[in-house]
Amino acid sequence: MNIYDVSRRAGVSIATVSRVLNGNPNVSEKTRTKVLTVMDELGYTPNVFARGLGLGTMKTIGIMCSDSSDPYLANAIYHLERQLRSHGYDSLLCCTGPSLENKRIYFELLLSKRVDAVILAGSKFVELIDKNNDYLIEAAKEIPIMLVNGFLDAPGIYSTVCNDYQAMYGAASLLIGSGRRNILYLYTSHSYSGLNKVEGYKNALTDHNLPVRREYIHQCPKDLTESRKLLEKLDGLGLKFDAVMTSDDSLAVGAVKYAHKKNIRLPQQLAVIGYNNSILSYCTNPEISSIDTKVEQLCTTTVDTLMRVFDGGSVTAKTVISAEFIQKQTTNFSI
Amino acid sequence: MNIYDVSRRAGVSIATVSRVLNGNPNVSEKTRTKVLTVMDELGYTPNVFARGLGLGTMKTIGIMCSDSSDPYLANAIYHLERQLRSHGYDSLLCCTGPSLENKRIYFELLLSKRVDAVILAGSKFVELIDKNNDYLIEAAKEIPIMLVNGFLDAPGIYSTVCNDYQAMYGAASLLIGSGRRNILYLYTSHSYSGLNKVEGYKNALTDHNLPVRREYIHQCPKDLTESRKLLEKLDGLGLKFDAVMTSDDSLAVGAVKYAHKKNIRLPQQLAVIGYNNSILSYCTNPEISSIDTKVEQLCTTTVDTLMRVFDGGSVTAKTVISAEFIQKQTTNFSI
DNA sequence: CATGGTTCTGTAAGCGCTTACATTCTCATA
DNA sequence: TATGAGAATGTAAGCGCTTACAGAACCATG
Repeated sequence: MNIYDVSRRAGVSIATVSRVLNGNPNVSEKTRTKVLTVMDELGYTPNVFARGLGLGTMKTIGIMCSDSSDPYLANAIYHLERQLRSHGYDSLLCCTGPSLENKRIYFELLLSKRVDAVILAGSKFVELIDKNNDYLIEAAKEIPIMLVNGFLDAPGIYSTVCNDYQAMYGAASLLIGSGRRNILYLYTSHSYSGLNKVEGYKNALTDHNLPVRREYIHQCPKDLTESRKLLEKLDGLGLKFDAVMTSDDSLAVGAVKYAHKKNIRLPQQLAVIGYNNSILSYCTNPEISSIDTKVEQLCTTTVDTLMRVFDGGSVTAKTVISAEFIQKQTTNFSI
Repeated sequence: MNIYDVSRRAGVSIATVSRVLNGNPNVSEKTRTKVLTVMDELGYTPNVFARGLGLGTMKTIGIMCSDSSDPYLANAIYHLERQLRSHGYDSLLCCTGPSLENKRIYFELLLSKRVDAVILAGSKFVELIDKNNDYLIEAAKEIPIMLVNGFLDAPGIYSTVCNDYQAMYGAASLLIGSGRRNILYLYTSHSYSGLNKVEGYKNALTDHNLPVRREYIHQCPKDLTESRKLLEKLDGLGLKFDAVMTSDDSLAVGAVKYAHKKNIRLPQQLAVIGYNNSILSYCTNPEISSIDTKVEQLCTTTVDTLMRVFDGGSVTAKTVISAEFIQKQTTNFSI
C-alpha cells in the first residue's frame, strides 16, 4: 500500500496526501480530515525509504561510543536515546570497542547512513578528536557533531562537558582540609575529562602548598581487581598514602577492596573518592563518596543543543555542566 | 554525487555500477576493477535511502529494551550491536522505559521504520508477549521477531533463553546441601525468566522435602536499598533465614548490606546468591556468588539464529543457553 | 564461416515519496 | 457581475538506486 492508494480512496491527488503527511498548512481542514481518516482506515504507514530519498533525511542520529556496557556510558546512551526520541529522532547505535581503527571506520560508516548528526558519547574519542581530527572537522561541515565529555573547537562541532577540573579540585581540597597529606590519584586514561581531572587534583595540592609527586599518580585499567592489586603493590613498595582519588568508581571499588584485605579502616586510615557516582559506589561497605557528573543533564543538554542547531538558532559551542560531590561514608570523617 | 557520475567516468552504464555495488557476479573482472577505482577516486558512497527504496531494506535491526542502563541489558545491547554489525547490520535502539503503553507504541514505530527484524531484549516484555500479543504475532508474519529471555510460540518468533529453572534449582540445592533450611527468595518481577527462576527454587525445596513457604518469597524493587530494607523488615517480624537467593544481583547487594548493618557474618550466618553475575556481585565484601547467565553467548546465539532465518535455513524456535554458577565468597562454606 | 550458448552490458521502468509550478477554486471588493 | 488576490489542489519531474529484459560481444563447435 502506498500514497496512491490513499489518494485514490480519499479522492485527492498524491500531492495533497503528501502535504497532509508533512503538515503543510495549505490543505483545507475538510480535506485533511478526510485524508487522515482514510489513512487510518487503510492502516497506511509512509515508506521511510521513499521519504528519506525525497527529504534527504530520515530523522536518525548516530550515537557512537566505545563500550555501551560501561555503566556510565550505558546510562548516557539511555538518556540520549529517550531524549532524542522525545524529539522524534531515532538512534542508530554504534559501539566501536577499544580499537582506535574502528572508531574512524565506524564514524565513516555512520556518515554513509546519512544520519542527521553524530553524537560521540564518552571521552574515549580523544585520539580521534585530538589527532587526525581532519575528517571530524570535515564531517562537521555537513552535519552537526556533538561531543559528550569531549571538546574540539571547530565549526559544526558542539560540546557538552562536565566541570571535571573544579570537581576534582574541590574533592582534593576537601581531603586536604580534613588533614590528608598523601593523596594517591588513580586514573584510567588521559582522555579529555581525564586531563582536566588530574589538573584539578594537582592544582589543589599546589594551592595548598603540597608537593605534586609523580609516585602518587598512577594509571590503572578500569577494573576492580587491577586497582586493588596496584594499591597492594604501591603499599608493598613502602609508599604511604592516607587517601585515594580516582577518575572512575570502579577504581575506587578496588581501593575499598584493598582496604578490606589489609584491614585498613575507612575512612579513618584511608579516605576514598570515586568518580561518576555510579551504582558501584553504592555497593561497597562503606559506600564510596563520589562525584555525580549529572549524566542525565549532560544528555538532555546535548540533545537540546542539537535541536537548537537544527532549528538554526544561536548555539554556544561548549556547555559546561556542574558536577556535584556526593558525600558518603569513605570520606565521612565525623564518624 | 551519484551513480551516474560514477557510470559516466567509468564509461559504463549505471546498471553495471549497481551490479558492482551489489556484488553481482555478471561483471567482468576488468569492468569491476575499473568501476571500483572510479568509486574510490570520487569518494562515492551509495545513497542508503535510494538503496532502501530499491531493495526494500536498509539492513537495520531494531533493538527494543526497557532500560538500557540496567547493567544486564547494557551488556546485552553491547553484544547484540557488535554482533549485528559484524554481519553488516545496523542497530536501531529503542528504550521504552517502564511504561507498558510505550512498549506497544514503540514497537509499531520500529516496524514503521522498516527494520529487517526486531529483537526484544530482556524479560520485561512479558505483558507484551503473554497478553495482547496479537500484534507481535501479526508482525512476525512480516519480519523475524527475536526474543532474548522470553518465549512465545508463534511462527516467525524465535527465542534464546537461559536455563533459569535449572540454574536456580541447582543453586538452591547447593544451599540445601550445605545445611541451609530457611532460604529466602527475593525477586524483582514475574517476567518470563522470573517465573522459571522461582519454580526452580520451589522445586528444589520440594525435592529435598522442605516446605515451600509463602513468607519466604518476596517481591522487591530492583534496588540496593529497597532489598536491604525489606530484609530488615522481615527480620524485624521475626522471620528466621539462613540464606537469601535473588533474581538479580542488585537485590543480593542489598542482602549483603543488610548483613553488614546487622553484623551478620557472611556466609556463616547468612548465605547470599545473586543472579546475572554482574559487576555488582564483585563490588561487595565478601563478593557475591552469582549465576552467570552468559549474556554474550545469549546475544551471539540470537544474532546467529537471526542470520540463519535470513538465509532461509532451518531454525529452531527456541534455543537454551546454560547458565553457570559462579562460586564466590557468600556461599564459600569452607572458610 | 555460420551457429548457438554464454557472458557481459545497456535500456528503461519502476520503488514511494516530495515539491516546484501550474491550475482551479473561493470570495471579498469594485 | 466582473475581477483579482489568495487559498487549495493537481500535474509531473525528480530523488538515486535496483533489476527485468533486451541486446551485444565472445567463443567453442560442427
